[in-house]
Amino acid sequence: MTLRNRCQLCSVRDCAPCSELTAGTADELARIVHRRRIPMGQILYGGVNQAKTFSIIVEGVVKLVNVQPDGSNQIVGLQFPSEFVGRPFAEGAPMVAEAATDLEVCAFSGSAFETLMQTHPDLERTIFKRTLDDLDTARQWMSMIARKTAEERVASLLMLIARKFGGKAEMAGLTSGALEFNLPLSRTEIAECLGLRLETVSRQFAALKAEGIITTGRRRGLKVADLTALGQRAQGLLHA
Amino acid sequence: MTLRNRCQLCSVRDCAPCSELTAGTADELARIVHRRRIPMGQILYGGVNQAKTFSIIVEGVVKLVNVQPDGSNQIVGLQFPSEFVGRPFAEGAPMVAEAATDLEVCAFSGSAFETLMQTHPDLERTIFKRTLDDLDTARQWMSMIARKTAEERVASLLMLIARKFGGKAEMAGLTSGALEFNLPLSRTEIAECLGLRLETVSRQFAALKAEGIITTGRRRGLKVADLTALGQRAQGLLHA
DNA sequence: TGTTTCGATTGATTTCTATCAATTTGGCGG
DNA sequence: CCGCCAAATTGATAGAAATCAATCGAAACA
Repeated sequence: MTLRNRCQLCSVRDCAPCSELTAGTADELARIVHRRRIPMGQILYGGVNQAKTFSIIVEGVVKLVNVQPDGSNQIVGLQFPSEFVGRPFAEGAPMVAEAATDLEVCAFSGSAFETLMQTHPDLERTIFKRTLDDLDTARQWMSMIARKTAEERVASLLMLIARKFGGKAEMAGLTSGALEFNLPLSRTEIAECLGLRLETVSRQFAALKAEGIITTGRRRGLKVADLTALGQRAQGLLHA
Repeated sequence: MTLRNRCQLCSVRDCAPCSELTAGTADELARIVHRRRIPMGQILYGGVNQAKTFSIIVEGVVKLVNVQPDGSNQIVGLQFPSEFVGRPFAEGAPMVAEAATDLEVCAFSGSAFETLMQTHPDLERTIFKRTLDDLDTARQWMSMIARKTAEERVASLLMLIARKFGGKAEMAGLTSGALEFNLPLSRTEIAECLGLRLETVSRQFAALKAEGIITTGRRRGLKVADLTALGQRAQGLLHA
């Protein structure tokens, strides 16, 4: 029986943790994992008296939200399938992780997972590496928000989502062809990601539609007709 | 002989690593540490064919710079005395760490330090926790840049620097009194931190001076006359 | 099928910051 | 001491996005 079959984490294609973990650690993880379905809007961690939990996303998108004193929300990160959600060693987390869509996750109780990290250095190392990647990502986002125009920001986010959600084959080259998918975020959430107002986001969508680069379907449907052009508008791709 | 005396890291007041490390690990660290003086402008890591090194800052400030394709720079982080500078497990780091002032650091060769992390889980745990803190910090900065006005951003950065550099006693309460120090950054660098142009930063300084909240001395001198008012302009303090 | 509602779109206008363009200031070397 | 150079300041203007204000459209419901 392969690692893939023993560990529930590995139901996700390209599930990084398992490939880096020893068989023993994967066994231990499988013992404490709980597969969960989580509805859109539910808080995964943060907020008030929330029990600490860690998750690996199997399906869906999680948004990390920073609630400002004035009541406005800033989305400071998005987590996609196979990614880790949680804040180890935190007394009170400054951010809130919320299901942006309905989710399917592998969930671990905070205490069990942290104990396992203590005793299994390979697990801690894996989460550490992911945290370093998240840090790089956060800093690139910061650069984008600080320096890019509204058009470049919207195009950048659409490219990012297209890479995560778009058809697998079409995206291999990442530079051409068309593809279609559903946006995991509302206009308001997109604005909260990019440091823009929703009206501005809407206008940028309109501009991209007018240029024939995208078409919006009903609900949250989006078709990218010209991936190359969208990439050019983005002025550089985001790492995650 | 106390830990404080054995480990060169601990010459910095409140040096977190040592207080969290076992005596054995601190010994090992002391064995591979090199105290260094580094002139302003020198690259600590990143850039082209740079040997990987890790450092703990004893004196001075390090800026983490993201060089954009268009040539502009975005400063995505500042590191102050006692903080860790380095990017473990990176093939090629996307950021460049540069001495914003003349520095005094405890330096470790990349290979020696990473080996030590492998064999001493308490060291890895310590650096992991710092990375998580850096991630929280980066995300708060992102929120600030995305949502605050130019005045709020400048005031926020000045408050942050004041907390790090200002007189120790005066800052205890953090809310009142006056204090004086030298800015570790030029106007251009402040602009690069905040996602603004240097002219805008200069105008915000002028406005704060006109209101009697600050006075600028010669060179990079700054005197904060009304810390309370500066804090109000900042609309919420930055965590780091 | 009509109505309600929430999200999205579009329009008009204002505000803030970037941009372009001189000056001014302070530090440094001759 | 003077002049040069880099950094900082100040001014005038343009431009991008925010803001204010309707309107539209699709899904949900009676």
